[in-house]
Amino acid sequence: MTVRTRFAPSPTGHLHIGSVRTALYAWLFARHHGGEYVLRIEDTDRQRSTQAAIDAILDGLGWLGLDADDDPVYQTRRFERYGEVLQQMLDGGLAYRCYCSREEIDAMRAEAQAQGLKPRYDGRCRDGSRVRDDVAPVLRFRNPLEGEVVVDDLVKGRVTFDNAELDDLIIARSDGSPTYNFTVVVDDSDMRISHVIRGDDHLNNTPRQINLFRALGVEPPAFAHLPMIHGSDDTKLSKRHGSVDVLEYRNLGYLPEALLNYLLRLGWSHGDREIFTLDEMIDLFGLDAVSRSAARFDSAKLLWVNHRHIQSADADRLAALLADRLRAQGLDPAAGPPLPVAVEALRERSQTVVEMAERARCYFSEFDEFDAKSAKAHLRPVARPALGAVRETLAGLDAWTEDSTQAAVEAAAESLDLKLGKVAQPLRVAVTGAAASPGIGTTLVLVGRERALRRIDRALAFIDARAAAQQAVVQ
RNA sequence: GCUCCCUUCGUCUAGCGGUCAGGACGCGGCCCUCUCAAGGCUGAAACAGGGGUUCGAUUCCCCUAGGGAGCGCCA
Repeated sequence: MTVRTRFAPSPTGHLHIGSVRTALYAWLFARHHGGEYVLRIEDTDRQRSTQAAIDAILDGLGWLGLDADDDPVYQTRRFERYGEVLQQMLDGGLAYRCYCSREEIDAMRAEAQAQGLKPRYDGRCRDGSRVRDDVAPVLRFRNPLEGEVVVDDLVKGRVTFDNAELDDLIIARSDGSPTYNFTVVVDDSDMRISHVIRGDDHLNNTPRQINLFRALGVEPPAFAHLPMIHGSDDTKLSKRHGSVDVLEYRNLGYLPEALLNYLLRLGWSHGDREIFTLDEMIDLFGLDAVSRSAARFDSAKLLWVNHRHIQSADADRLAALLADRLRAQGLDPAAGPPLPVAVEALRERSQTVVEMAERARCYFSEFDEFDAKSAKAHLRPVARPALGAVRETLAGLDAWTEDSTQAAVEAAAESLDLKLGKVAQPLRVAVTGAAASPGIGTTLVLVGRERALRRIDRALAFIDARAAAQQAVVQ
């Protein structure tokens, strides 16, 4: 059997992080089995569906690289087909017109509730004896009255439902438009979907859909219901737990493969492994290792996974991303060291590309003033001789490389009989404005010779000014 | 209320009858060290509760509790 999976979002907002995991599993399953993965836009709710939401879905999936093997199927373009099947079901006695008013249905439900039963339609129009011409009827599916439906779910295992628990669901509204459970079945059938992989909030819909498939004479696909993702407080994952919009993660400086890696591990495992490349994900993924319980979204771990992927990502690719970030901050990517060089120096200490850009700031533009705390700790009069000495040795350098500058700083320290930190720290604050940066040699190369010497002079002047001010206070 | 699903460290999870219950994130300590990171070592931290089955249950079964989902002319 050819594996064919689908992702079927309804375009009513942004692309939710939880939906992305569902899409990822469906995509990985198809890729793993050399099958196909397709997209279906469930836009039958005209009130809430928007083009902007469709664009956000396409944009998000594109960014993540979850490519489909066919053009997206839009449900709104398939009404003719739905009408055809509806008519066929009516003709074949598989469905019937229901003339109950909403008030009647409400009363029915209330009564069932009162009896301690599940609110459901009682099938009073089933025999066709209640035809009226003053109300537009809905179409209901003639669900089997007895027996049970067994779902051999690939994640949850065997789940059994009594047909007696199911009522005759509406498959077409009074205006003739088809409803969800019906369109899903027609589409999955027409699209020849072999495996329906979706959130477990749909598990309860599955027996109805299976009945519908059978009524239509179609062998139902296999089902795999994935547990949901909850927020850190066990409630539904929402904005309070960080963003739920995937595109926001792009803005935050996450790598798509890192987000995918994190989402994959959230509900699936392969022994003790945490980090996977895209190829490894495809190679190793299987529904059998999907966990059955809901997971909580943990942004701290996502950060760590992203950090790991930043360590192994291609430098040129990161350089391009860094350039974008720099420009977004109003900086000129050409106004500093070569970007791949900056990337190599900063990737180790950056959890996101945004953080990398922040750390890179001082290599691409001037800083307004020295970080107060850093200056207070390191730009003190006692540091003046060290800073002056290291300026001398640096200025006399023929080549401005990591090794040569590093050696120069060490030489200066040695000549004054100081520990390296006594020279490197004031120097670091002088050339970067703050007390944290890559190794001093690397930092000096990143800043560049002219800029470094100029900044050291500025720091020297800063120390002198401070000394003078203190002097004035004393007198 | 009814139906269905779920339950191992704070979090993600390994475990598929016999383990000192393992790993990872986060947190603490130590080491390394020019800072920040990274890295290495290390510590605290879990089988929801109760019954069975079994020589033996985290593992299989039942019940309870807790959590989640569904019960729309939404999807």
